[in-house]
Amino acid sequence: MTGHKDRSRHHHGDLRSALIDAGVALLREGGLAALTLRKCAARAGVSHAAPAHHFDGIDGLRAAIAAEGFLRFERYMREAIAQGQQTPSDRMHSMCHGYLAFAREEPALYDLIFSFRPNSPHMQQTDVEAGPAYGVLRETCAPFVPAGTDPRVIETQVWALVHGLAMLTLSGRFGEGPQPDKAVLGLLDHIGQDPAAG
Amino acid sequence: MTGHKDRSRHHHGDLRSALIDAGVALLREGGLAALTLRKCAARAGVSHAAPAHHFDGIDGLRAAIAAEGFLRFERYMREAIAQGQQTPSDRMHSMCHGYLAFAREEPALYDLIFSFRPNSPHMQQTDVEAGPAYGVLRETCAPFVPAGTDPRVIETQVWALVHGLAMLTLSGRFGEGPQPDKAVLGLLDHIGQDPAAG
DNA sequence: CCGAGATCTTGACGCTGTCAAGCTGCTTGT
DNA sequence: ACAAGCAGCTTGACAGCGTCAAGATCTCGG
Repeated sequence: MTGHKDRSRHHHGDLRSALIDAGVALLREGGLAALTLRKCAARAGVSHAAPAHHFDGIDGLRAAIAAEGFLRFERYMREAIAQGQQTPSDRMHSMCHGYLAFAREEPALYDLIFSFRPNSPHMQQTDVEAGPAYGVLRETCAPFVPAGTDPRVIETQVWALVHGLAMLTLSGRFGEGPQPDKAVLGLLDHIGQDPAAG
Repeated sequence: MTGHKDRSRHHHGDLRSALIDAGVALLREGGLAALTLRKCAARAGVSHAAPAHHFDGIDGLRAAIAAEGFLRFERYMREAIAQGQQTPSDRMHSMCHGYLAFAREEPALYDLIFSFRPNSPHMQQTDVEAGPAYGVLRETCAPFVPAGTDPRVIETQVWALVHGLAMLTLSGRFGEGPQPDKAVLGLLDHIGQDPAAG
């Protein structure tokens, strides 16, 4: 029985989740720079040093929030795919639109997810290829992989294109108006057509 | 005559450049987190508050270093293009390899350049489309823009693909071995072949 | 009922960015 | 030639940050 809601108690009950939620909220309100151990603690109603008992410092908290972000990221893409037609091409375009929707609606979380570098000791928690979001990519790309081609080549082409487009969109490249998603992603219709695999 | 080399003087002489150089060195040695106003000042041999008279706070320094990084970025791409064949397709692939070379050899500088968001008041200094590096992209893409298509669609396709590939490479996606640049960038051979412009 | 351990608090440390005030020495008008 | 003005830099202070050590408090097994 750990489900007591009484906040006047010494123990919080589910501080770890509360800290992650607070961190997500801070990210939304103030971007990457607003994500702070002390502010998360204050928002969760605990002392400034409490988070250290649940995460390995600020990098640990960031990794945990990124892991939560990856789950939401995957949800965006899966729901976008489910709502469209089920041909391989339609699924591919739906996935990309889910990808772009997440980047636009949760830009700070998106930033956090892709702000990790390989040498980070917390990288394992957010290891890209092991994450759930990567499974969506792999499944969606599978019908487009020519025989004898490394699937990672196709996956990388799709991922690179949509990730680059998301980044350019977030940088304000196209202003506030309608985005040229369709035109840019039209290149995906040529995927897997060339024996350029090396 | 401002070119006095005597560092025992009260005035530094060219502190602004010295601070930018110090910042680039700090980035190389310790990544984004190592770039600090006070460490730049110490490395340039001045007091901790001296940089404030040349840059508008830490964000101003970061923007100035990013501007310097853009110049080096452009140089990488122009030299790569110059060293290859001069057909439009060869120029395109050479530019991409120059792009990837910069991202791999100057990862921290590359991170800094693309860490800006549109609402930043210092974004003007690093405005993407106004920067010199964008001219290279525009020139190289021009031969591939079909009549009636917005050049930005083609430019965005190329940029997104190579930027996404660079990001995935830096994230350690392909390990330490040879990178699948050629296979991934093979998609560029299909650029501008479709009336998918919207 | 009581001790062990998990959970959280308190207090301190050094580092960071930023600001206000003052000092220094170049530059320029006369 | 000289003094005023001013740009460049220093000094000192402040709050916020991450982190650590030590202690208080709560929960739970025996």
